Amino acid sequence: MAADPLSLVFSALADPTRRDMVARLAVGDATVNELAAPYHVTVQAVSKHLKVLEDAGLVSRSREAQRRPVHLEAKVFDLMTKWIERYRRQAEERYRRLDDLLRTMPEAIEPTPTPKTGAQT
Amino acid sequence: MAADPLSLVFSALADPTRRDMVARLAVGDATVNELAAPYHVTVQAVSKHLKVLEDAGLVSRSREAQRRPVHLEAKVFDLMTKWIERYRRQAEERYRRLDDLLRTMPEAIEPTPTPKTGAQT
DNA sequence: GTTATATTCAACCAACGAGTTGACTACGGA
DNA sequence: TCCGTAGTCAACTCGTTGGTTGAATATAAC
Repeated sequence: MAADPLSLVFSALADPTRRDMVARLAVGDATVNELAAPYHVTVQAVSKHLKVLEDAGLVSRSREAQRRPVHLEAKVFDLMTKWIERYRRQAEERYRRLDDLLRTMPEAIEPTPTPKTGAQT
Repeated sequence: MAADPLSLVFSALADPTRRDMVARLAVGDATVNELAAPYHVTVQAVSKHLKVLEDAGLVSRSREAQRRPVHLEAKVFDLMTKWIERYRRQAEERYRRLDDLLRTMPEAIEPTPTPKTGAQT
């Protein structure tokens, strides 16, 4: 436990059941029992899933009599999108640069004598 | 194995080492040995990580003599961002609607007699 | 043909994750 | 006060995962 935030969010959403719960919670807050209803698993299993989502910061739980309404925290999504966008943009930019390079010097496609260093340009 | 694409991508990126490799590959293609260099793990372990990334569609591997240059496939990121954006937008919209509701009828904050159905309104 | 390099495959192990059952706590209501 | 409902905690099982070592494959270099 106590992994980095990004790992927590990614692995929390790696489970289809948990993604499903997030989808359900996007519609509106729900109790543990309500969340458990659609699935064939026990309420304890759902409780565990919610703990994972909570540890990842994706949901919060308040207290309302004996119920614990679960609320989706959309902010954490930003963490992921930022990470993803960063590397996607980087990869796309690199692709564009490679494209430019190939356009200006077409002989670069020929087998280079020093492929050991990779394609860092 | 053979899980849904979204689960594969999310769980592939749930590992910090693999995210690190993606970051490295965003800079440029690399061989397995090059990718293994910064880490204290064996090259076999890195090979396994690459298989996970490949199964998720995040990287592709070509053949170049005895080397297998690894290339980042940025397209798959879209799958994730689409999923994330969908529910983030949904949650934000719900929040806005709830905000409107509370503005128009402030007595809605009072304990309602039917909290069982949640806040789907 | 043999050797060195790059990578993967196979078998194994420890740790983890998702599920279970059973016992427990916390309320609200009769 | 006792019962029913909502939820969590603890202990256990079982499959998966990340790591290892050792052998195998593919190719280049000698």
